[in-house]
Amino acid sequence: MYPCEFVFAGERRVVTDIAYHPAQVEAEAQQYWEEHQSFRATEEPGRAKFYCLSMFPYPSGRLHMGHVRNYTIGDVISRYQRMRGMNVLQPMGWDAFGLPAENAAMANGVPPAKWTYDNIAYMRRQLRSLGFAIDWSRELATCSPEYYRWNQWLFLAMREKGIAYKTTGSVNWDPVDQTVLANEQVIDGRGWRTGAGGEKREIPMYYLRITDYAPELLAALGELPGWPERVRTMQANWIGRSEGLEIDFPVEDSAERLRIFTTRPDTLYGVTYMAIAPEHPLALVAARSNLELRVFLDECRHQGVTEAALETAEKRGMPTGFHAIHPLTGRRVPIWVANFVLMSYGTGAVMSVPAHDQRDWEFARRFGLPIHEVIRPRDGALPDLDTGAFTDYGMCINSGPFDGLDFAAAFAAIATHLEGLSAGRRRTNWRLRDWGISRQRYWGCPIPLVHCDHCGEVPVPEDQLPVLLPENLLPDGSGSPLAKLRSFYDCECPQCGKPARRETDTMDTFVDSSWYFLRYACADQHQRMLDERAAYWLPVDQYIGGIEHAILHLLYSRFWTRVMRDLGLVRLDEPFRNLLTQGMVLNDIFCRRPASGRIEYFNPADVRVENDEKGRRVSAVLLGDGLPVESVGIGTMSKSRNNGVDPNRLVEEYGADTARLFIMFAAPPEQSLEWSDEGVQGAFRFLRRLWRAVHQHAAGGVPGEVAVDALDSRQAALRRALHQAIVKVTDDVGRRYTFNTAIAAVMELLNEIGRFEIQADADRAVVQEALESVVLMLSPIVPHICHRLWHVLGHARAVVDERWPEVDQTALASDSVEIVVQVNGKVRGRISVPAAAREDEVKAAALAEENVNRHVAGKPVRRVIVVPGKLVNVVV
RNA sequence: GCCGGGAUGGCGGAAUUGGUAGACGCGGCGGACUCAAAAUCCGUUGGUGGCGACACCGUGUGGGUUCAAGUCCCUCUCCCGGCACCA
Repeated sequence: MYPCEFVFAGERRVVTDIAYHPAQVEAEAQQYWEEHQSFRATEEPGRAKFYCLSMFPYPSGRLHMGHVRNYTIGDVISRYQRMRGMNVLQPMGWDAFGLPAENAAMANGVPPAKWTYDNIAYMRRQLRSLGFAIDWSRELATCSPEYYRWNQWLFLAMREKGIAYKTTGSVNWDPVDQTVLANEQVIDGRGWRTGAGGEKREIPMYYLRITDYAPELLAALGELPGWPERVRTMQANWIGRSEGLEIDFPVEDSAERLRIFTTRPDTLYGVTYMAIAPEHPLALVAARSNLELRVFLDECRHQGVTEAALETAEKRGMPTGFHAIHPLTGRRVPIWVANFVLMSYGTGAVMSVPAHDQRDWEFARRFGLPIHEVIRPRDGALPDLDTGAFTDYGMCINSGPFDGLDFAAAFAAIATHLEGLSAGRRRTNWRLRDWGISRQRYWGCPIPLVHCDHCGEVPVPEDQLPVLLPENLLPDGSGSPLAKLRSFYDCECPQCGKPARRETDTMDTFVDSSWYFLRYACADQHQRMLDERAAYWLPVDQYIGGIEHAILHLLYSRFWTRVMRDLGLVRLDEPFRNLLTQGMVLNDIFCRRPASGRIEYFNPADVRVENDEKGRRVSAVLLGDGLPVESVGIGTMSKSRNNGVDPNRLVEEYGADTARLFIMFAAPPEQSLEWSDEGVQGAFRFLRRLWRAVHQHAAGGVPGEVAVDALDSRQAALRRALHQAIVKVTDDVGRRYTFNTAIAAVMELLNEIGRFEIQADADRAVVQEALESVVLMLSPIVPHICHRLWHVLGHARAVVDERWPEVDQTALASDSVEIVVQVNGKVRGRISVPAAAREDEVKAAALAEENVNRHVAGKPVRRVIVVPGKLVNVVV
């Protein structure tokens, strides 16, 4: 063993046992950060700030590996930026309202509040054990009245401005959770959380006018270069802008006009029928005197959005008996009800052009409606309309005065013409719908309204906010307990003082998460929602979270920020400057399929994998009974497949640093990460090697400064390797966020240091510099071990307060460079030439190389390409 | 169907602007230490041939551009993600 003397917390210590004990090392470092409040962020006007935010967790009970990955990425970025001298804020909080708390309450008989706060306490301990550089003084939970009172306050401000409004509409109803879902929360016709097949219901509820912001939300996507292309595309598709014409078709024998929306006005002369939604007013009128139609409309209503209906996608329809008059040709076309027309998009009615729209074509075929060709391809080809519609842009034919025009010209000409007749107008349509926020749930933020028989709906006055949510209720699964709690809903009207009824709906929990990142700036501000500190910290410089929030949370937050801007609360358009979407954490899946009975899954930790002599996996056996199990691929860690890894066990067995190192090393952050116990052991081995290398070196005492002007070639080479590594790691961590390659570069450097033979004192000085840089560069990733090793290297100051290493440009310079020589593009040799060699000198040296010479073998040299400092290619 | 991303050793992955394919790690193989095992250390590890120097093949498929292609262009196959009667 190597006794080792080092300075720790200001005093000299001698250590003889240099085994790496992570538990002890980590407790020591965490205690230091705690005592020194190392991560307390304070506003320093004039000093550059860096706000690094990871998506806050739902307090579900315990952390999973996805959390650990998310927060480790954020922590590495935070700690790096801090070492670059930035004033860093990294806060943490809890997305604490939501349905799992109510479900747990029913299952265990514990009120949601207690369940939630217990979970928060447990998960906070877990986060602390991982050593994240979080400013805990700013911690917030969305279920605390101090937080949600501002939801209520802002809701009333929005209501005042007309941004929040109430209406009765057809909504998506989740029968399992017994609540309304926003459009964004329905996935494949099912509730995003329960997976239950939804149905439509007519319910009065509050909406936020996100559609008013659609143009801005779409346009600004172009000004978010720090967001992944993928997320911007998903949001753009979701907002769904389309430009077209609104056209009025007179209805025969009626004063009514049928208004439709089309993006293909160039096909207007090809209209052979009209199609309207089953909920369209004209359909309802027609149904009054038509029993068959009434039955059909009823069927359509119940078809709903079930999976079966979506899969068959059967085109069904029925004539209304009404006819429309074509505004340009005067032709009479039938009006049909069709199940594929959506009342919620455009005007709930479409003009049907079966020759040039595949869906119209299928419908026309099915019901024997005429197909009238009005578009031909420019190249003169004749599309076969018996096999399908021709849907590309082309040239107008059979279109009267518009014949020969292409799409753009026909669009413009027809628009102008119809505008002249007051029969149509240009219009932009959006797929985005307003955001319905009312939920018939208990564990959420109460909507601060009172219903009075005399005054109508009355907002709760500001001095009576917040409307407190009772915390001790136990839901029973049949609707909201608030609606059954007299002491909650019985109240006085704030206006007339007479008995009134309090609103019992709560807000969608996505409201809570739409502005929490603003509140971190001033979580202790009790007089206002935000104060001037928000202007210092915002926008978030780096946001990190799962891709599953690409639409919901990120779109709502962008909207909410703009609303607050328009209400004068922030000077900010976009809340998140850079966005990193981390990949999923995957693991092996092992199971047995008994001939009868259900599949049994086994945790990979309990399975031993056997390899053949080439290292290929051949079989897997259960450690418990030694019998084989089936390997059925890899998938996300989940309870149902029993392939999760418990962060607690990992920290106990290897320490937080090993967990952090493995997670950052196994894959780049945006990619999915495959768990590997061997990989975790590899990370642990590396830390042990690092520990030993530093202690062995430090046992010789602290050497003097490196004499930069008196280095021999070996010393210069190690120093060059060191500073090349600093260049690479700085770029990888600071710009590219490829932490895996940064770690690889440090590993390579440590290998090089290990090979470096210590002969003289000057050698030890170079090694000291190299090890110091290694510890500094690794400290954002494995902060605990680096905290100790920095002291071992002779420093009294804590590594957390040190600066990132600087590159010494002179160390990078080299007298000679290695050049690859190719013959006809194939590598045939390597030569070493002086760095300052001229091109013709390099060329000559290349041609003189033995193996190169052999391949040229007297053939005429046609060309020689020289890439300075890299490569010579001889073409023969 | 539309949009986006991807396919590289036994495995995770690297190759950043067209310039040495396989960095780093895992696994495997061989060896040292040990009574033995674990741990640790050293060597080796894309395939084929050769004692070797070396040669040939090799980044999903087929073609193209180039002195030079994992990287650029076209074709096809497969995988992952999102959207989907949006008029």
